[in-house]
Amino acid sequence: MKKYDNASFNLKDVNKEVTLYGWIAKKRNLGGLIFLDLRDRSGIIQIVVKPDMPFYNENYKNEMVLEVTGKIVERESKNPNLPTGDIEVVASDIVILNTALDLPFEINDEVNALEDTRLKYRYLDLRRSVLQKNLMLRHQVTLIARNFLSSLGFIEIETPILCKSTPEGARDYLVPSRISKGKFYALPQSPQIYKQLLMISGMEKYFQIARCFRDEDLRADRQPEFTQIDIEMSFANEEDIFSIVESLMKKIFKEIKNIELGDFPRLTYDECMDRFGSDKPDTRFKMELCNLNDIFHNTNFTIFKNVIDNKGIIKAIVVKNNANNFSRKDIDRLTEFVKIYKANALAYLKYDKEFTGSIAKVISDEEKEALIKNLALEDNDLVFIIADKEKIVNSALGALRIKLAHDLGLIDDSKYNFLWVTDFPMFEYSEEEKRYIAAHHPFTSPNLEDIDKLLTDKENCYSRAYDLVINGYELLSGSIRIHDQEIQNKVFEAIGLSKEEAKERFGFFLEAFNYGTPPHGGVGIGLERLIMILANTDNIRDVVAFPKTASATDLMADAPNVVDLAQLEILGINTK
RNA sequence: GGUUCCGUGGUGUAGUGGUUAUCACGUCUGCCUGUCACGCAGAAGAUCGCGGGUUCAACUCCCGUCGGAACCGCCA
Repeated sequence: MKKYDNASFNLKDVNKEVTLYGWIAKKRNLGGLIFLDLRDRSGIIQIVVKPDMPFYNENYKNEMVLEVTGKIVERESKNPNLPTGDIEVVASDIVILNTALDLPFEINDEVNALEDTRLKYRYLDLRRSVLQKNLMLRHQVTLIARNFLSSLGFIEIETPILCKSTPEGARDYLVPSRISKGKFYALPQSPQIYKQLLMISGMEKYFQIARCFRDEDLRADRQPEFTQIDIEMSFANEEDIFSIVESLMKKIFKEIKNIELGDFPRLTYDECMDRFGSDKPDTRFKMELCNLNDIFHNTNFTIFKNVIDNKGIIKAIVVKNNANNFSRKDIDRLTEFVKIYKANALAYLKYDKEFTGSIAKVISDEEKEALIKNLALEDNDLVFIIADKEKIVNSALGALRIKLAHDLGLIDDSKYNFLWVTDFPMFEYSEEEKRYIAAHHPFTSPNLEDIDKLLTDKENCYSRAYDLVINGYELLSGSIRIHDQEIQNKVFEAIGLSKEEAKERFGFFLEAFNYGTPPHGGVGIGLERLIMILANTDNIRDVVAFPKTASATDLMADAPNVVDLAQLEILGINTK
């Protein structure tokens, strides 16, 4: 067995006889002397091959696998850039365990190959220490979570991967049943129903490092299969759950980053949208959105007037002390940028004693005074204004806020800003389905004071759902669940799910409710996003061993693929 | 479903209508006993993703297609 980590040696180990294993990361043949960098997952150690050794004339190639026996000695010339730079191993024996073809790309930490090439040879890409470190980090975090939750009395329980399809929410991945031809299992979007059933079972505190599947389009931070640290507990309210999650995060950040996290601030969803235009705001910088409806409620500027008359909204963000850095061309580009979010236009004002900019001539002196006062404008400030439907203003200006902060370098990378977002709306209107749907999921408890409004005033119903946001990422989602059949039925009614449909989809679950369901709630923590934050990457594929591309394919294994007709026949599937 | 960008030796790139298709790394050969981005000298290696079109002429322009990336929609 391999006994040593190659990078674990230093001057204290001089004169030790060791047998090391690893891959040739680099060969330097000086003619009468060969240096080999022997890499294992811990790092690199230099091997010296002297010309009088019988194995000197071997044709050493990069990525060959070696067994090297030799003595650790102090180097004649040291390399301060290497942890093992003070020492080297003088080889007394080298066994070539395996050789390697020329590689499709070089293995080093400066990423040179494009991602599709790297994904095709993922096993080689995973030889890079950055990716190895990310996987080890992931291991550490799940281990901390397991130990922590276990120490608090949470039991890890596995729930099924072959589930019943419940087409509320994300699209399911479906698996055909061979035995019940024409029928399908669904892979779980989350273990939601099972973990709630475990609460009904009396398990009290459950967790699972759970693989989840969603057949939706991907993003830089989304994979079709991903992992949640899934937690559920009975007899708990929001404070209990927040407290456990905060302790877990504090423990993880302390052990991984040696960072003491402070208090976790909280905002309601409405306040969050109002101030940041987003339900997952990056709070590492200010530049908050400011509502200008009051200033312009009597305006003569027709565009703004029309927006207000049509129940729209006018909001601004202020870029401090930067007006002179934005050319007309820059602002045109930003106008194009907000159009992605359906905003029709981006108005701007530069302030320097007086106003210039796109709407400077069409707004009144009173309005200008009010802007200076409300936005606390100082010389060289730049104001961006979007007037449109509320949803559009928030998403466009919220996105612009993030973009400007990135472009202007306003974000302190060393910060980890957590934020609880609470009191989410209970329902949202689906344009596609022309009905209200559950904003979180249909088992989320409404706020107690909103129960009477469930059927009559859906717009103003709020729920006991919460998210934990970090640096602009939604790290987890959770809620206190409904444990009362009557309220559950009301919620189904509110989202237009008839008794029959509800019974068809969730019958077993609803039935279970009748046998003594404790109050309960929980969260699902997005493990990949947490690791991304800790590993300081914005690409989810950097923290997944074998990720899929943006079109949900595996370039290495070539999945999904066409299968034999015979296989389909067994399943009773006709692809025509 | 939509928008934008990308595709050139093994890898990463330069190349905006006529080039011997650029450079670096890697590979191969020779030389080299203290390198660590080793050095020096030389060599091989590219149907410019694929198909069609425009043109006297296409890596370059146009259309389609395939693959990749980011984003919008979507993601209870």
